[in-house]
This record gives sequence, structure tokens and C-alpha cells, in this order.
Amino acid sequence: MSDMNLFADFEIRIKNALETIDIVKEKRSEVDFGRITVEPPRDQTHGDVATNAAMVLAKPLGTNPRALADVIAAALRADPDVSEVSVAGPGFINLRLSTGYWQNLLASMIKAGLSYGRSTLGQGRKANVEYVSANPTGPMHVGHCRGAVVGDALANLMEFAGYEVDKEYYINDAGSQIDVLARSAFLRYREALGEDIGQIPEGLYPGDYLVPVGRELAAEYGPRLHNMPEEDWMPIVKDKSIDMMMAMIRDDLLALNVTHDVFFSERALHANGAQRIRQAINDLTFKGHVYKGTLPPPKGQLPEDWEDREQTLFRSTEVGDDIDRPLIKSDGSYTYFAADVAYFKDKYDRGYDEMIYVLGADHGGYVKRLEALARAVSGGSAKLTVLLCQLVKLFRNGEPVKMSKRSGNFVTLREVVDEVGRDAVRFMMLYRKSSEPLDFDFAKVTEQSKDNPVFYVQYAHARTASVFRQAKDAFPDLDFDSLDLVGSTALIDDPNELQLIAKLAEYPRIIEAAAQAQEPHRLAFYLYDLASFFHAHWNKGKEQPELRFVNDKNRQLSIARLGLVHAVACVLKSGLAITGTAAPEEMR
RNA sequence: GGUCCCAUAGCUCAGCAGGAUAGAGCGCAGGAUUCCUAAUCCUGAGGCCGAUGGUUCGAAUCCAUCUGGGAUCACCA
Repeated sequence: MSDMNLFADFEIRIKNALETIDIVKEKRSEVDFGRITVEPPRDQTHGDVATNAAMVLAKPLGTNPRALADVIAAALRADPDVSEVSVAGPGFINLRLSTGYWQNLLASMIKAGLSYGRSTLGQGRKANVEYVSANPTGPMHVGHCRGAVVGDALANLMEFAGYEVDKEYYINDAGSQIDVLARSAFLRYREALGEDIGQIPEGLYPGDYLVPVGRELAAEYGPRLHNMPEEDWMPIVKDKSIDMMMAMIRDDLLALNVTHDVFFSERALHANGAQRIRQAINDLTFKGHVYKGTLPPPKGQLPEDWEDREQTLFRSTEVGDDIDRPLIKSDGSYTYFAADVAYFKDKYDRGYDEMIYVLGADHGGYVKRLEALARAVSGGSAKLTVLLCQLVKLFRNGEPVKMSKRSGNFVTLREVVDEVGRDAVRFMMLYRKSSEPLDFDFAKVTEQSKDNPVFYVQYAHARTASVFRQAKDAFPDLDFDSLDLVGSTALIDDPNELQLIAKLAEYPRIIEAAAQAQEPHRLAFYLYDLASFFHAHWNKGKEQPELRFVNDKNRQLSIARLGLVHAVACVLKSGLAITGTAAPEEMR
């Protein structure tokens, strides 16, 4: 066993075999092995491993694919772990692996335990995944869920694939909406002092989640703030409001099992006369990306109040953007994007090799300027990617749920988690490609059936635990803590069992592909697939009792099969951990 | 109008750096419970992969154009 990743292992073996072939040796410098793929065949009946090597190399070698495939096939037959080689279709080479190979592979899976599937793909490179980054003006609402889960799972996935990952939250605690927050909280403060504030005026946040902030302020300051001019109480109330809102948001996120390593405050960039923003803009200016000028009016419908004004602009069009972007408004204050320049520069200076922004689809228009920013700041060396999550549509009993943020009438993240459960929310959010819109129906997600894939996968894990419970009953004298599951894998030889091992063998490949493509949904689908294989095999034991995992007449075989069950349990558990959902021992 | 995302079974969606006869779940029709949790499994029907061109040995996949759906577009964060 040279590699835990079966396909990576055989890619090496196949390339080695190619090097031994005469016509390849003759033209070795002209052929590129880069396009050769080694993967599971679409149809299991074709074999265990398939390669397109002959089809890719035939042309440069001046031969036809079938003929070349026959030669390669002959070379591959020398591998003792290969039991059968066939050439099929336009020139595919299909390998069937020996039973012994699978048994050894299973043994190394068991040995690796929960670290089976870990990859060195990332080579320890530092990655920063930024997600959620909601304004601290109120509780998290359901719209934040998807980005939160996708970002969190992606970070977990990349960590497992060998990156050194920081999870980051950018707190949008600067700007006018925070002023609104503070004024709304001040009103609640007056209310807490006994004043009748009547209806919350238009333009302020009406939600009663600010009531505790008012009370806290009243308890801490008494009536003192009341007598101050706004410019004096504003910073105090702002601080308190942001702190309490962020505490609430962290709490909400925790309910979703989402955590961050770094909380980065936008306000910190504006501190000390916006020192850090100024520095960042200076840096950009120094690199020749900043000028003063005017922008053309927006295309399409011209706004009524459009005026041509001179601003300080980022010449982003030179680094791939469609239009130059304002950094300083005509009144001298900084734009939101200016803070983002400083924020990105900070990240870059912290030494990340890869920076990932998980944003909602409504920020799609922001992607190009961020990419342009990365090019300008890093001179093209920084790898910045934006992952756009399409919007989530909520349904209750098939009817769309209407939400209006202004009236304070929105479904909070907390409500969804309380009603549906953390695991179901997380898994559902991952059970769809994130570039695809998602319908989220409360009724379906709470249903504890196959309609809800998380129960299906979790149930498979619970079943593995159940097998061990059964085994303890069947063999009360066995010491399960010190049981050697590695040594008995040679007894595993049923075709269904070997197929299950083959499914487990795909895990490292899935991890790498999902991490590379930054598509955590692939893992969720794989887990479902694996669970399905496991359930199917389990049910075979009904009609064929000799296939059952636990057989009290055959102790050694039972132990061997427990090894297989254990390997399944490990992959389910490790995969579920990456998705951030629990792997229960039982689901009564 | 510009930009971005999307279009695959009746419905909801997968399809892995182009590959073999395009898959799964739900729904529909039938079946399995003296048996380790039936929260499970098995069998079947169901498709011009939105349209048209192009690239090549080969396209659901890549490119162009078009049609249809969604998002976004100013000194708002």
C-alpha cells in the first residue's frame, strides 16, 4: 500500500507502467501525462479503476487508442494487485483489483481511523475563509443561514484537506446603519427610564431585541446619557449596542454550530482619523491605482438625482473590473469599499495564501471589484475567490413565507434552528450546490424520513453503533476496547462487502475534489451515497443471514466484519463532522 | 441596457478538470417484516440534458449566439 488514496496510488502505478512501454519511451519528451485521469468507472460492472490514458496518448504517439490500450493493458497485468485488465469502448482501460488489495486497503483505513481521508493537498498553506459578516444591527435572520453553513463547512473541509484555515467574521460596525442602531437603542434606553416612547418612528429599528440594550444602558448610566447632546452619548450607546448585538449574533451562530477564529471590526479601520484606510489608499496610490476624476453615469435607467461629481477613484478597470470604483465620496468621507481596501490589505499582510469570501448572491456585483482589489494590492500574487451563495426561499406547507425587514417581520435563524434542529438546517444547506437557489420547506425538513437526507445519513451511523451493541451481546466475553480489527480483514471477501470498501475508497478523492472546487455539497452527496450502500448491504442480511455482520457461530468472521463496519462508521463520522452535524450513536 | 448565477425524469436535484447504455430522491405501480432499529431495502415505468451553430476521435459538460427564469447595477452598507 503506497497510498491511502486508491486513485492517486493507481495514477502513479499507471504512469510508471507507461514509462516501461517502448513507443512511449521513444517519444517521451513529446507526450504529456497531465491529461491522464484515473477514476472510478461510471458503471461498477466495468471494474474498479478506469483510465483514459490510451485515448489521451494515442494521437501524440501516432497510433490508435485501442491498439495502445492493449499494450498498456499488458503492462498493467504485471501488477500483482490487479486481477483483471480489460479494454473497452473507445479505449478505456478498466482494472479490477484483487481481493487482497481491498483487504489491505480496509486494514489501513481502520488503522487511520478518523484521520482516514485527510489530505496534504493544501500543503499547509494558509487560507482565510470569511463568512456570515452580517451587520450587527439585529439578530441573524434565516437569509444568513446558508452562507454561514457553507462557509463553516468549507473551512472544515479545507482544514481536513491540509490547509491551515482561519474562519473570519468581518463586523460591519461602521456607517450609517450603526448610527440608526444607536438611535434605536437610545430610544429603548429612554423607555427603560420610564418614558413613554410610543411607536418606534419610521427609519429606526423597531425590534424588541433592543429592549435589553436600553435596560443595560439605564442600569449602567442612569439618566446621565439623557442630558447629553447626541454627539456625546452616541459613542457610548454605539459601543454598548454593537457589543450586545455581536454577543447575540455569536450566540445565534453557536446554535447553528458555527464558530469563527477571528472577528474583524470595520470600525477599527476608521479609528484614529481612519488611519488604516488612509494608509491602504496611500499604498494603492503609490502603486499607481488611484486618481481623481468622475465616473460615467450608470447604464440603463439614469437615476433622477444623478450628478457628475469628482471623487477619488480606484482605477480597477486596469485590473479586470468593469468600472472604476469610488474610494472617497465628494464630501470627503470614505466609501464602504475604501474600508474593504484596508481590510483586504490587512488580510493580505497577515500572510494568507488564499482568501475566500462567502457572500450572498445579492453581492454578486461586488465580486469583480474584490478580485480587482486583490490584483492591485498583491500585484497578482494573492489568490482571492468569492463564493456566491444563491438565495434561500422559505416555504411553509408549500406556501412561500413572506418577509419584510422593515416591519421587523422576518424569520430569525434562531427560530429556524429551534423548529427544525441544527443538524437538519446544516445538512439541507449543504445538500445543494451553493450556486443554485434553494427552497427550504419547514415541513419537509422536519420530516424524519428519507426526504430529509440528514436523518438517512445519521441513521446509517447509528446503525453502525447498533451493530457493535449487538456484537457485545453475541460475544459477551470479548474485550471490545482492545479488539484487533486490523488483523482480520483477510476474511472479508463477499462481493458486496468489497463494494462497500470500494465506496469507502472514494472518500479521500471526494475530499480533495470538493476542497479544490470549493464545493462542500459534494461531501454531503457522498455521505448520502455511502449511507445508501451501507443500508443496502445491511438489508441483504435479511434474506441472506450469512451476510450479517454479527454471526454468533463464527467469531473470527464477525470480528473481521466489525472492522468493515468500523471503517464505515469512521468515514460517516468524519464526514459528518466536516459538515458540522452530529453522528449519533442511536436515534430512538 | 451591462454584469453574475441558472435551465437535466411529473417534482426537487447530482453528474467529479470532455469519455462507455445520462443518475439519485420524492411521487407513481408492485414487492420484502419468524430477520442485527421498516427512520430501511428490492423491482418497474418515466429523458431530443432549454434552442441553434462551433471546437474533436468523443460534448449534458468547453466556446459563440438565442430563448426563458433569478440576482445585481450610483457617494447604501
